[in-house]
Amino acid sequence: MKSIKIPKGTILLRPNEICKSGYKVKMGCLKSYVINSSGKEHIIQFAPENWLISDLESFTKGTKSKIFIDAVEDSEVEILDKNYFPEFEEMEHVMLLGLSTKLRNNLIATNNRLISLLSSTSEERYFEFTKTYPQLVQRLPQKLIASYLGMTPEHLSYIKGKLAKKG
Amino acid sequence: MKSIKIPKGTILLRPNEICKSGYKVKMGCLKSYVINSSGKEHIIQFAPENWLISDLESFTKGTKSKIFIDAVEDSEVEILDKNYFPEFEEMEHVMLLGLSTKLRNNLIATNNRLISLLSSTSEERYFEFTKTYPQLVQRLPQKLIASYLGMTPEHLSYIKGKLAKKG
DNA sequence: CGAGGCCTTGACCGCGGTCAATGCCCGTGG
DNA sequence: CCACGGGCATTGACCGCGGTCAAGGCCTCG
Repeated sequence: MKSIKIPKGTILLRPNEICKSGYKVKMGCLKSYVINSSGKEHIIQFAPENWLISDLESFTKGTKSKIFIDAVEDSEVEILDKNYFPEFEEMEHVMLLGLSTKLRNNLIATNNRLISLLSSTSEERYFEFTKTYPQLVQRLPQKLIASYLGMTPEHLSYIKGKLAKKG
Repeated sequence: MKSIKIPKGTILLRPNEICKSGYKVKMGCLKSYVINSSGKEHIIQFAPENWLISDLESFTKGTKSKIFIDAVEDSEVEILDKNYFPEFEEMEHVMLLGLSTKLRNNLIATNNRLISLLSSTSEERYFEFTKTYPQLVQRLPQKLIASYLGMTPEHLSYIKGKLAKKG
């Protein structure tokens, strides 16, 4: 598996392309996001060190991607090329076992995020985020965190002001 | 695996319980949902015929559940008891293969719903829902669909009125 | 029949978005 | 070493999507 170094801002996947690889982050940070009908960016996932990022749907079904993947920071990533990556059916048992566990954990996490979006206020969501990913709060610009949480940077700034007063 | 018949409204799982089984719906329809800090119900998933429903996090980790599962209609469900259900590590290869595929598809679907919640308007979300699950639109009360889509029944009613005029 | 649940409609409200101005930080070049 | 410029955070005024609340009609089922 080969590694590449990419500067901040490099785009690895665009909408309408077929996703042919996954990316394992060795250093730096990537993100995936969509741009909606009014031109706004909405972040789906962050991938700091040791995280895997891809467009699972496009990768598995061979359909056109709807998302972007790019580098939030100068990064080094390992490329998991589809051509060298076995299908589920041809995998060794141990590998399949590892993958299943990853899928399951990812599904649990995604479900929790969904629940949070459905049922929590913007303030609760930000608070949960700071508890769950304190490192990322330090590391990422506020505007990206706001996008991930489904709110505007202005509103996140307002929330932080409010929380600071409380304690 | 044993089957049970349950009347509409029967609750199969409550918050703070440990989830010890999955439910495969043979007839009828179940739903899972949370109740948030202001007492509002938010639907996570519908499970009509042949769908599986559970609290994956509580089931796998043995932690306390945060969700409800109950019957939307009189239903017949097959109970997949944890005691008789092998861990990933002990599964036969074919079974693990099937499960991995289910997890993957579920993850893709959940991701798409997340994207929709983040980046689409309420009107777009309702429109997508009618395209993706036309049967459920017929079958379920509007208030449940509204809850699933992250809006109030009143607002969904308003949207339907608007769409009816357009065409 | 009567009661309760669901859908609809409309008036009002508020959370969070939009837009614009300001200031800060930092990287780049003279 | 400082001047400039661009991106990000903050603040505040205003706006609008969607929520809240209440009333009325309709259907279903006891």
